[in-house]
Amino acid sequence: MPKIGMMALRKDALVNATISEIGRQGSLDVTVSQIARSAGVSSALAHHYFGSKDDLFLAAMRSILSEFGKGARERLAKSETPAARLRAIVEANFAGTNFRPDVVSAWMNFYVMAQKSPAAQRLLRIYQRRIVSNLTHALRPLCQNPEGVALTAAALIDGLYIRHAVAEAGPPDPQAAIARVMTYLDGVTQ
Amino acid sequence: MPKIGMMALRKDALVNATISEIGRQGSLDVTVSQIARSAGVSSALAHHYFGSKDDLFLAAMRSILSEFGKGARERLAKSETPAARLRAIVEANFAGTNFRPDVVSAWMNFYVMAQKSPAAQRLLRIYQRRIVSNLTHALRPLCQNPEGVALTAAALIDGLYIRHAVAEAGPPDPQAAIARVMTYLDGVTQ
Amino acid sequence: MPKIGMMALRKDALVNATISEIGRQGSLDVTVSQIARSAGVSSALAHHYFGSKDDLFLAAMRSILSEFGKGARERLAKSETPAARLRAIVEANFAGTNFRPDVVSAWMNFYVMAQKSPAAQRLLRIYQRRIVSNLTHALRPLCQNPEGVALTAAALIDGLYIRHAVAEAGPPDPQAAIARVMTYLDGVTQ
Amino acid sequence: MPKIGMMALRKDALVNATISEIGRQGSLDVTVSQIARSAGVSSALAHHYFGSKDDLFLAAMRSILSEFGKGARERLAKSETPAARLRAIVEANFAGTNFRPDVVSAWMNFYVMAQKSPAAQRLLRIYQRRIVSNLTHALRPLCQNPEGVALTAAALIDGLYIRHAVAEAGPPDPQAAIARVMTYLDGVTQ
DNA sequence: AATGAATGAGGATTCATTCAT
DNA sequence: GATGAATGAATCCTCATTCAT
Repeated sequence: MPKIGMMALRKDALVNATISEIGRQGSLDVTVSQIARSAGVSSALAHHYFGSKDDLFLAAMRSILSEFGKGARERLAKSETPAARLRAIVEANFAGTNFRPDVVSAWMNFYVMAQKSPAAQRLLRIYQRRIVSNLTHALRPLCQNPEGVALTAAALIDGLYIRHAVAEAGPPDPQAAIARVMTYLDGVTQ
Repeated sequence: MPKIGMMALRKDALVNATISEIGRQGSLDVTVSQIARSAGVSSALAHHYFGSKDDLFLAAMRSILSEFGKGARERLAKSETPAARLRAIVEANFAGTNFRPDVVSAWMNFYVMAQKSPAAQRLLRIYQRRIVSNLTHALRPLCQNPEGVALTAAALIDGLYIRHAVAEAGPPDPQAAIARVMTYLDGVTQ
Repeated sequence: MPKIGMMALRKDALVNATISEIGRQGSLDVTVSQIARSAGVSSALAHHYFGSKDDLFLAAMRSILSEFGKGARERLAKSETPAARLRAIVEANFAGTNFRPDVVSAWMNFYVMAQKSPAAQRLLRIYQRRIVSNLTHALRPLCQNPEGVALTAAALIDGLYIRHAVAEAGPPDPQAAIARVMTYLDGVTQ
Repeated sequence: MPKIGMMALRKDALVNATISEIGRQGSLDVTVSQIARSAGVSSALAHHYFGSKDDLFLAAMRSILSEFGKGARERLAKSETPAARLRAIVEANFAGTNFRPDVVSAWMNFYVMAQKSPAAQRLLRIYQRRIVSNLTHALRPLCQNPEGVALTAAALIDGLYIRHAVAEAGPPDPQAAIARVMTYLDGVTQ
């Protein structure tokens, strides 16, 4: 099986397995062995490629974040008016894999991880700042207090995530979440 | 001085130690020994009183929830108009010990715990339902869509908590959080 | 079985087991489990009492060193003439448990350990300095160049140890070793 | 430029890397990967050439021993009187690469290895016997008890090695070591 | 009531070794 | 000949939990 180029494949598989295992189990207390097994490799290989469990977790965070960033950029590129840009940002938060139950769950766990791990905290703050800054920028032509509205909207989005993570079962409903945020924004913009 | 009552004292000390240790460390990965040491007792006693680590965690959750509930009831009792009741509920979320950094951190961790532990999930849902129902009730005379506004406000509150938990340092600012929620509510009520 | 005062007993048993296991196996590559089993306890207990494998090793070194020191002090206390003191120091090196095969073997391994572990190195240097200083002191009235002779004698003693550690089997012969060192010393003292 | 000979080159590089890595780290706990990296090849190649880690270690021992033997033979060939032969043997022990810190350190570690590995023990005993036999031969015309003096001198040499291995830093001083042994020998020969 | 003593189970990590290419 | 890929086996260490006193 040894084949050049295996590394990128394995790393991807391990990162995805990490997200899905954390999500499935709803906790960071997943073992490297579980993750490795789910990726179809040995736990030793996970260490070989990532060095440590923490590094694997960070790689998983980066993957979620970059996935989100990519979606957001694509959506923004297609939007021409400020209002469209605003909606694009909101939609990006709940679209694609972002609102998949296991991803949301992993995401919540990374929030907790950030309280201990400086590296994780740094990643999270970059994401937080970017989303607020994107929102502020889009809101500037649309309301008096763009920063305040952006911060409220960002908190609202995070709150919907967390509520979703402990929701009373039922399938994820991205449309409802998007509608709730847009309703708020419609109320405070012209 | 009856020896009776010692048990209640010890249990309280252990529950408080649990919250503060989880908060201080920012993670559920605290050991029973740490908690017990912080409470000045042996880890064996913690098991003697609570049976298991999970049960101790649940007791800590209940303590936070009941503290919050007590504060909310007191505030509601003193409020006479719907608008005052609304503000009372919002303020209760950020007042007293509720917004103390270690309590917020512990709280966030319990959210994560709820993804694994059905008992924790149950507790959390009760709290979530109660707050939405309180808000809805207060909002009924004040706006067209009380349920929707209540759900949005509740999510906003949770989002402010989570953002606070990974905030860029700085002391907690309950007034700012309250103001942010009230600004939203002021915009959607008459 | 839990009984107060167990700790000292267990620590002693573990330290002795450490020495004998290292000696038996002739290598520092003994597992904590092996040592613990040989001491009749669980490996967890070894960590409970000593913190880490390295600390257990250091405790074993200290034990050998203090055993040696005690024997040397006793012998010196009974000696009245310089010549008697000289012989006492030499004899102390090969008497008691010091020349037991497993102890010698452990001792050699600690020499190697000292190349990596600063703490072990410190212990060893203290021993080395003390023995040279004792020898020098005893030699002062007996020869022209006490320091030089002391250093040579100390090296000779170490050399006999190391040769003994890889000896062609056969029982340890402390008398022969003592005689060899004394023959050297007799030749350079009046 | 024949490709033939590549193997010998690689094997030499690996053997030297083994010695220098063991010496640098002061412990047999070097990994095959470290050694291979230091030799600029893959760890798989080390196994390909030597079969196992132990075999690589043995090859490194043999290399040190043969290096020493070569130096000793050259020195002996140039010596004409018994006294000169005696000095030649002593000097051989501390000359050339033999007293280089990493080689001494590796050497000490091989002494320890000999306590476990029969093959290593065999190598060491051959060396020990040869040095004693060389010394005895040179001493025969010079003193009454050549065997005894040879054994003492050999032990003294080993002791100087071991003391050097844990010396208080400072550069190796072969001249001082040679002088110390010669001083002893001068005292017991005519 | 309270604890020191003790452990079984489990997890991260390391590493020699193998193998297909 | 040479290596990247991969792993099984081991080892240190942690921790919740139990129990005799």
